Amino acid sequence: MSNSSSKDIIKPGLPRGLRDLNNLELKLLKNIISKISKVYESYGFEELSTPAFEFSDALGKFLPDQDRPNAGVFSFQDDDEKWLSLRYDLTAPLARYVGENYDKITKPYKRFQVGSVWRNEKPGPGRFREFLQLDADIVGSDNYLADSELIMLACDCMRTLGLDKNNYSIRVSNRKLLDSILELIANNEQIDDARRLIILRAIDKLDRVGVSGVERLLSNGRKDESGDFTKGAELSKASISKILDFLSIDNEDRKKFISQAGSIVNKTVAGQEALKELSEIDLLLAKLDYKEEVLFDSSIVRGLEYYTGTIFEANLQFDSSNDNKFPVIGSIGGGGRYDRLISRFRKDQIGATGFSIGVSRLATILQMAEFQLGEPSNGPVLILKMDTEFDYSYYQIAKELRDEGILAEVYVGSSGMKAQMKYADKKNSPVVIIEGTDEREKGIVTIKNLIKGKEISTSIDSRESWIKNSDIQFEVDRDKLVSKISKLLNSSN
RNA sequence: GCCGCUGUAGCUCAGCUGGUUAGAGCGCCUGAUUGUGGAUCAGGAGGUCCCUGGUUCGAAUCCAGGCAGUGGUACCA
Repeated sequence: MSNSSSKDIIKPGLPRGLRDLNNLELKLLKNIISKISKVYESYGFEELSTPAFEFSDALGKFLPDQDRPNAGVFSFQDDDEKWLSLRYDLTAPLARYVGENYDKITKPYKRFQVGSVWRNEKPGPGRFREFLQLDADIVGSDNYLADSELIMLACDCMRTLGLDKNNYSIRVSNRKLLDSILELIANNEQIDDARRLIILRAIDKLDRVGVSGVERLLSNGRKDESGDFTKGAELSKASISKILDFLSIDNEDRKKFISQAGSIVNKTVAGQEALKELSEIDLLLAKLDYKEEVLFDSSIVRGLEYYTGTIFEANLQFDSSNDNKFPVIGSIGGGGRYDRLISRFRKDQIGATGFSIGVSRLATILQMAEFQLGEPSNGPVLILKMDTEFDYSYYQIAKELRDEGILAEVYVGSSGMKAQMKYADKKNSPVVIIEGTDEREKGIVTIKNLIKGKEISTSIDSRESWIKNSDIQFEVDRDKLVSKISKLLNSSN
């Protein structure tokens, strides 16, 4: 508690992309997590928790960027010099867990997990270096049911948050469709890994840069609005038009999508498989009332490295009536089939498919859209501290209220009554209880209804009439206090 | 990583063709109201003008370099 000279004072602050979460923000996150977890559980997913960091080689490295091999993941060395990394998603730890416990697990294994993950990247709007993910994965099923189930699950998660079909969409594609297109192009020109990445990334950017932007990325390159230049794939005109044809497939209607895509990719085995899988999903979903919110979309690419079949992502859209400065934020969740990931730990191939919701990003978007997830809750009832010799009496009141399940606190500061009222106001207390000398002599307490007071405050001009308003402030016998308060709180809800 | 913009009070920002004591609104604190949240009125606290160096008699203001934030882009397992 000594006074330090100004040189000793540390400037408080956090590294970029990290943040504190206050009571309100945590409430929102917890609310989202509990609602979605319930949906996951209702589908028979079992919860798993794994550590925040593991051996780097177990987490694997799927970062294709050769220029900066250390970017992306936070890593450090153990005392035996083994490299450890903070997890960057929940799927890699799952693969390790399954590889380690394969014989004990009931297959197909349906697991859900919630936890923070860390990525060492430049943060942006809705994008942090520490954020929450909420994953559901199915390991040990290689048929379309598992993929379809995750798509239905994604829809149900959006529905349970109160979002409707106009607010969200699930866009589905299949890695084999893209493989097929690349195969078709490879007839005309050499497609190596580097070129393949550039092409896939260009396709992925359709919604951001538009058709002409994709065209530029496939040919010479594109300059963005800040003047920065991205090198293109330098494909031939014929190849580019083939890709653009593929991207112009009708994605408003799943049946149309399948027939139009068929005419492009039918000549390849991969294409035929993709169409079969998409058709199966379509048939099942259509029968179960998952219709216009689930779309097939040829521009969906997802992560570049490990997906092998069905891929999908969840997007939110809100009327931008409240503004024009709504920054572009990517999808709030996504997933797909990754049949090869677990084979890093085992010799046999195990089918797996998963879905991940970016809870932090979802919460950010809901906040920006001013979307309400249920009623805002009240703070605790405040018992004012009037006379020190009766402190015990205030705690008796608090205890009686808590025993009834009512949130209650005694003011623990040293300020006067006015400051205490302000405190109650700021903590969103519904009610204040005053037991001063006057009240105690009469065996009563004064109750002040802050919610009602707030409603009336705009229309009232004199301080006197505000305080004396009997709706806002009234007396009640001390022994009827608890029942009165609980009646008051129930009626205000 | 690349390109742009910004950095002045707790917050939002004004001031910037260099000139003495750096401002506003909101918020915060105190009082009018000795026991009452709002409104009103009157007071008050709060600043290394991001940092370092340069130009100058003189820099919040001009220049250079850093750092931080932000937007776009790249990457995003």
